[in-house]
Formats: sequence, C-alpha cells, structure tokens
Amino acid sequence: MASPLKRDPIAQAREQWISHGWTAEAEPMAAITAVMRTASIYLQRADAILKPHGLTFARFEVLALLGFSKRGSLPMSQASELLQVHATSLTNSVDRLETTGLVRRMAHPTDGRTRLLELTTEGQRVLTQARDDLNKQLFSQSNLTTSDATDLFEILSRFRKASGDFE
Amino acid sequence: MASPLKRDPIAQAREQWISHGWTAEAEPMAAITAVMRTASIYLQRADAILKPHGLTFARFEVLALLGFSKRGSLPMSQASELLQVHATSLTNSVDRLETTGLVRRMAHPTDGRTRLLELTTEGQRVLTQARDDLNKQLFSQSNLTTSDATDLFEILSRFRKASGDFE
DNA sequence: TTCGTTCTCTTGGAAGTCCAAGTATATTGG
DNA sequence: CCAATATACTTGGACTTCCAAGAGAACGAA
Repeated sequence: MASPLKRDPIAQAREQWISHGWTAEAEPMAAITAVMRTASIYLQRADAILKPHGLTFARFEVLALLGFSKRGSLPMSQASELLQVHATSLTNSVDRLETTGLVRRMAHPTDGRTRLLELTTEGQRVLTQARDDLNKQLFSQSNLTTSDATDLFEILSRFRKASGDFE
Repeated sequence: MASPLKRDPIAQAREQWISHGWTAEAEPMAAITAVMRTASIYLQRADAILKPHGLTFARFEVLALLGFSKRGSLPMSQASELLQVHATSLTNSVDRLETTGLVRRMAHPTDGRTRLLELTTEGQRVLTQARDDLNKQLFSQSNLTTSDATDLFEILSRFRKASGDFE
C-alpha cells in the first residue's frame, strides 16, 4: 500500500468493465471508485495532521461548525443536519469532544429534548490552531490545480443537488 | 439528515472561509469536503444495494478483483495493493467472505507466508448477481452526466497520481 | 549454518459510519 | 385534558478503516 503501483488499478477495472460489455457503466464506475479512493486519501491526511491536536476530521468539523455559528451554540439536530451525518455519529463525536473539554452540552431554555452545543474556551483555542494547520498542510497542498478544484466542486455540487443533498 | 437543506452547507463553509481571509484555501477546502460527502453518499447507496446479496461494498470489491484475476487466485498482499486498502482491512473482509463461503484461503505452493485467495462457486454466483445489481442500480443511475463522469475521473486521476497512488 | 532482517499475514484496539430500538419531552387532536 | 403521535437524543450492534504489535516463514550474510 506504500509504493506507487505501475498501473492505475481503477483504470484497469474500467477496462475490465468495458471488455465485459458494461460499456455505459464503466465510466461512472471508475468515477465513483475514484471518489471513494480520493476521500480515503484526504481523510488519512487530514487525520494525520489533526492527530497532534487531539482531533480527527469528524471532530474538527464539529468544532469548525460551532466556531462559525452566530449565537455560539447550536442544537445537536441542527449540527448533524449541517454536517450531513447521522445523529448517532454526532453523539459519538460530541461525547469525545466533551470528554476532552472542547465542547459543552447545554440544556435548551424551552425545549427539554434539545441539547445545545457550545465551544469551550479551550475548544476555541484548539479549533484555531487545528484550522491553521489544515489550511497550511492540507488545503494549500491539495494536489489539485486551481481549476481542477473549481471544476471538482462544481461537478460534485451538481451531483449532490441531484441526490437531494440540498435545495 | 433526510430532507434537503435550503442552502448547500459546503458552499456556506466556503463563504465562511473567504470571509475569514483564507481565500486561497476556500476552494480546495470545499472540493475536498464535497469529495468526502460524495463518497459517503455513494457508499451508503452501494451498501444498501448489496445488502440483499449479503455483501458490503468493501467485500464486493474483493470478489470483483478475484473475478477478474487471470489465474483465478491472488495473494492477499497483491489484493490489498490493488484494492489500495491496508492489509488488516483485507484480512477483515476476507474473514467474513470466508465465513459466508464466498472465498477460500489457500496455501501458496512455494511460499509458506503467502495465502492465496480464490472465489468459490458460490462466490462467483453471488459476484455475478451483485455486479449486475450495482450496474443497474448504481452505475447506471450515478446522477452524473456522461461528461461529468469523465471529467471527474480525469481530475481525480491527476490528483491520485500526484499523491503517489500509481505510476 | 545460523542469526538477523525482511516479508506476509493476523490480532487487538481505537475511531468512524450507519441502522434499529429505546427514553424522554413536545405537540396535537379528539 | 389526555392519549396518540412526533421529535431529539442516546444506546447497542454491525461494519469499515487504520495503526501498533505480534507470529511464522523466507532470505542473506558472516
């Protein structure tokens, strides 16, 4: 898994698809497989960069979201909706963030079911440092040209919209 | 997490990035986040389609790889290299495939360390059905236009090559 | 030959994802 | 007003991923 392969294995799979007659499916298959592989590469890199900060990418996203929220607090339900993860995944992340003292669960003033999430002072500090690090080490070194990044985002926006992700 | 959001949360994050002055990082950040979100959507869809076949996408990929191998068998090391997953992930998948009788671990004729993977007859049968289903329900309904699929694959190929994935 | 190194694979552990089911609180309709 | 329904969150379980650390086999050099 370390040294580069001679041939792109996804391109090989695409050829197999074509030679078996699944011509129309070959290109989407290759694109989808490449998306999954790319996500896994970026996730590994992000987690490695965040590890010294005691974070994972999933938990960083929670901090970043809270850091941007105007009121400074957000119900779990809203956070999981914006992060587009299952409520149980967020419960998991918040448990760990709370244990390490980066986030607080507060009671909602009028709705007893709702828990409001809030950054602690320490959470704000860690967020700032982690974000700087991600900007420097990941987003500035994305291995995407400027136009590839733009094209990629646009293609995936069309896809996500068509899949009912937003709008 | 079910109903579509009013605004694309990734586009919102990109705006936040820009308004905080991380202008150059905003677009790669959005693209990378979108890649992760897209991977998660496709993975969920693929797993749902494969569930009736008793498979997950990870295990399907193992079957598909073995189905394409010329000799009909492949060492674990080679399989994990081609699938680009950690050896331990493959061990996990193969354990489950072996338990359900879709794959066999065989001794290597000359190297005592190596285990050769082989599809069983049942494995071939399940592979064929699962692959047809994925082609019909996922790859033919990818929510990508033909040219978007091609562009996406090319952009990600450049990225993966630059990241040392192959070549 | 044999001792140390390298290679292949597995085990155990941490973390993430989801789903299904449960608890507690709101809301709503008869 | 109270029972039925809906919402918000958590728990438990299945699955994936990785890493670190091991066991066993092969290889290479003294």
